[in-house]
Amino acid sequence: MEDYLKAIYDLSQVKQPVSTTDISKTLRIAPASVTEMLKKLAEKDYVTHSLYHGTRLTNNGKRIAKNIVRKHRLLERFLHDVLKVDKTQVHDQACGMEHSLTDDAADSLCRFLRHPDRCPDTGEIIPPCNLQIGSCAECIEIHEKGLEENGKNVQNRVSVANLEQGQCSRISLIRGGYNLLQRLLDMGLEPGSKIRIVKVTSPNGPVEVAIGNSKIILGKGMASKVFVDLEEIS
Amino acid sequence: MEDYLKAIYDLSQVKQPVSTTDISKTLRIAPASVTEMLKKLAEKDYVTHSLYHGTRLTNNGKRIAKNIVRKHRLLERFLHDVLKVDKTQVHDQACGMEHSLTDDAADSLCRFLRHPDRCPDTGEIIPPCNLQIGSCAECIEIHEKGLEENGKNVQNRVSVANLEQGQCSRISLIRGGYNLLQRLLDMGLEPGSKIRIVKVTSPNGPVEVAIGNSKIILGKGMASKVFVDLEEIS
DNA sequence: CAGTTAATTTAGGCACGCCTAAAATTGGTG
DNA sequence: CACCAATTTTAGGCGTGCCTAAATTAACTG
Repeated sequence: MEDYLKAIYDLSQVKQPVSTTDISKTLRIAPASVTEMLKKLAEKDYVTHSLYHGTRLTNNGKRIAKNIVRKHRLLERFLHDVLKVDKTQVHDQACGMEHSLTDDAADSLCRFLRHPDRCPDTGEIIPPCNLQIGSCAECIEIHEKGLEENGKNVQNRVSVANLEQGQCSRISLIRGGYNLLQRLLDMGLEPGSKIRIVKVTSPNGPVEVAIGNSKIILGKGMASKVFVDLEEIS
Repeated sequence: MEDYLKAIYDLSQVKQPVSTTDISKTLRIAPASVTEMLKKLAEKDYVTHSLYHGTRLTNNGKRIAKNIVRKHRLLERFLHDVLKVDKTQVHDQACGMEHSLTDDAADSLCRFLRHPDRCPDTGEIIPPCNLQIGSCAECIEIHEKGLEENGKNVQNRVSVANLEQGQCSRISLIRGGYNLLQRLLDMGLEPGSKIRIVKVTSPNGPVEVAIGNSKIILGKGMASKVFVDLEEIS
């Protein structure tokens, strides 16, 4: 089931309503079986599925999909960087393990790997954690002090780089090392503050955002490290 | 299926023919289902199962069981030592992941953890790898030189500590750091050489062994780090 | 050694995720 | 606008691993 959500998530990055055939091809499962499973996923409110017209993840489904993709990619980094597993095998091995890694273990792994944000080879973005924290620095701090802040989770985060012109939300996480965090803080970007997307020049170019009364231009790299709350977007 | 083999392996450390009920309790599966599965395992020659009289692992099954137990315990060490996963959760999390960790990844993990030989909490012994090597030092060496020695596997190793008086075999692996290896080499214990168990004083005491013409007394700790080939025991 | 109890196995069923073959829908195209 | 091809869905089945209830066997006890 998680495999389906992951596949739909990956495919929806390319084309929006995801077709049954495409899922069938990615998972190497007969189209009929895909339809069947889509119904079950729709019942659980993970996807919407209008017959003959493809499927889309609900916010709920997106959260789960991101979570599993996050585990997958953290594992890829671990297998690649630490265990030096052969490159051709990294993906498959991560696929096998992603479902049994618990959230807590994934977050520990994230800290151990020093909160990486991209896959080793492909450079794809690793979805951020759902911990109730504003920055990676905070995550490390909390764990060094041995405070257990489990249980409190944020709903669903999206990178500023994925927002569209005009959208507003609240900053939920700034991901990266202390230097990056400091630089963004100096510019006025702070976890919790309201942010509005003023202008998106090109799909891969910089983004102009407004915080309070000031406007700032964020490069794609920076924008991809600032996350807002999906539920609060307006 | 691996779960069954693991359970049977663990239970057979305590009492030899393993009863259906005991397996049923460990796995929390109805006794009827256990019987059913034991039949399938017997067909594949992983266990012998004489109706109403319990089951035993075949050498074949033992190999597989050890392999999965090895993965489980390496994962426990990793989760405990590296990810600092909560102690109460280490076991369960390892259970979830042990089946999807490939052999190669497990061996890498073993090197990364510096060939540990025991579990974090319980101190149970981690079964050794099946790599065609004589010592952990060799394992590291081979990998530092980037030589790929995959494919060649040793059949099934047993610790000298588990042998009985009078049994003979060939040393297959000396596990541990360079110091231990050197000490054992100095005493004449060398991977490949013939070894005979002269005397076992008590189940947890030292073991007297013969190598060529000399006799040596090994403490339990040392004995548990010297492995011989199960298939060559006579 | 017959009777009782506990352990084990057999029989019959169920849920789940997959399959193939057939039917239905969609979206172009002549 | 009717038809064709591609896509998608429905229907019906299958294997696997589990379950419960009933039958069998083992083991103990008077």
